[in-house]
Amino acid sequence: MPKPARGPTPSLVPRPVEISIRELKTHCMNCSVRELCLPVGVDQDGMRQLDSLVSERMHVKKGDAIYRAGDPFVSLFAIRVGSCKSTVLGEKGYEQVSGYHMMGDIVGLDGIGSGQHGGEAVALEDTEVCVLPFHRLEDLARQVHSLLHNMHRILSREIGRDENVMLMLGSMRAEERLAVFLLGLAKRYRERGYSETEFVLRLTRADIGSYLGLTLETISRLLSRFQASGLLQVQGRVVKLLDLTALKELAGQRF
Amino acid sequence: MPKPARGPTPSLVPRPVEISIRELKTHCMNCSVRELCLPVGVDQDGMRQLDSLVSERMHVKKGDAIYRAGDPFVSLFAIRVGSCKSTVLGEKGYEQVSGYHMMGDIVGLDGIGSGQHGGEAVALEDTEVCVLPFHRLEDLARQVHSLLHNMHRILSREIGRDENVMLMLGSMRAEERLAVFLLGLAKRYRERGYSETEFVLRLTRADIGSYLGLTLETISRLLSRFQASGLLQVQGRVVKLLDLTALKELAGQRF
DNA sequence: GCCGAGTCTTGACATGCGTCAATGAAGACG
DNA sequence: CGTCTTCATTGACGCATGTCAAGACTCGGC
Repeated sequence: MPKPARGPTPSLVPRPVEISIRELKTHCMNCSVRELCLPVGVDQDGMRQLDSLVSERMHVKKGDAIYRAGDPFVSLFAIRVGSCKSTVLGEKGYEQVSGYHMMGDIVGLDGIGSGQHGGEAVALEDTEVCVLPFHRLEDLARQVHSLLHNMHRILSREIGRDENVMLMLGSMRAEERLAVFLLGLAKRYRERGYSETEFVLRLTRADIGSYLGLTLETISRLLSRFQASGLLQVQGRVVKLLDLTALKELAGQRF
Repeated sequence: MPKPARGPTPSLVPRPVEISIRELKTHCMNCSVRELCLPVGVDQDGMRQLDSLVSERMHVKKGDAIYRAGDPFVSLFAIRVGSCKSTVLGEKGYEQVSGYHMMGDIVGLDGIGSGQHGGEAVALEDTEVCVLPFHRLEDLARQVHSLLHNMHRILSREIGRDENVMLMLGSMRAEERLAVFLLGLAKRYRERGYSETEFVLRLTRADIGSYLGLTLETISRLLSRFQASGLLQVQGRVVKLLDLTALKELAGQRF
């Protein structure tokens, strides 16, 4: 599964002198997304142990899969830099985008129960993920209280998110869905310290459509219409939200 | 698995003398759904501890809520007998049925992450649930290996289920959705030892419609049409599936 | 055993979004 | 720098499903 690590794996126990930037960067303790990822609230000692469990960091090229449907479930993956989409597969040939994930998100959660991945995760740009062997993570979590708690929070929040998507797919009309989607992106970019009004859509129109249960043509038309009514500005994949209030209105005050 | 025992449940460990029927029945070890619930694979000792943690068993009347939107999250609930529906709430007044749960299912999972319930669970018939205080459950799970594993399996499977619903809502047409829904019910009844071809829909047409992202009229029409083409027989809420093969065909070989 | 509220069925009609198609813009790659 | 492929836009049209409405059935409660 994982690609072989490129360079020498950084040592886990802090070494006396010389610590390379690379070493610093590849530890949870120094990771820029630690506040959004597994280590939230975990103490230094726990974090060190967590670090020692991250045996490997994978570099995934744009378009490559982090895991594929049917792969045996071994590890979870934490996104360090980059982003990916996850998909579910139905047996009739259906395939649907089930999520868009960015820095700090954990992917692969669907595999725990069944022992194999039910869909795939594909990098949308060059991406780096931490590989978290699940068994060892579970073991560690039994000792580190806060880590177990975080695992449960992450699993449960995924359920909550999925249920909101269900609500969207089941009850909302096309323009509401798109508004919710855009505001959701905005919020997540804000949480990560980026502009909430100006960002790049890493998903194609087709992917967005798939995620929202619509066609790519509908997405395209809606974006044009939103632009025409001054809600936003769109140029290819670059979006600038101009009227958050109106968007929220459309989305049903959801944000 | 066994139909709800009428008479006294046969004890598993032959005990010396007098144990009341009620006592026997209200222990995980003797529960008719233990193979579908939290205790799967948990050893006797673990199960005893699990039992001692179930401080309370709630009797919920038809139409009453097990928990409501906004309730602080304290416990999970395991359904012992009966069934319920769960709903998600959107802020624009949207409400959608997000699940149908029967014996052995655990409900309330959405609350773990946020600390409060995002929707409600309403009993569809007189129902009995085991109350599982989550903090104590987490504590116990840290000691009982298999229990932690089950918790994770249950959480992950919920994610998988939700993703399949997303797939359904996003990609399938009305008749496919209904076929998938009916076959899903059939499978779950079979797993619980009931007939997979003949059962009672505990959900109203409106609830089914809400769950499937359709209107109650569409559900009604589809059921009539399925009946007309000999796929099933329907009389109010009693359904008899006549042609599983054809239904599976419709559902895309999903079962 | 009857009444009333909730549930279900069926029809007629409206419409939002999908489908098909043609063209244009933008990245990727040598 | 140009060519190829993927991605995006826009229009015309049709259909699946929603909406509205009227009436029938069912079941719990008195």
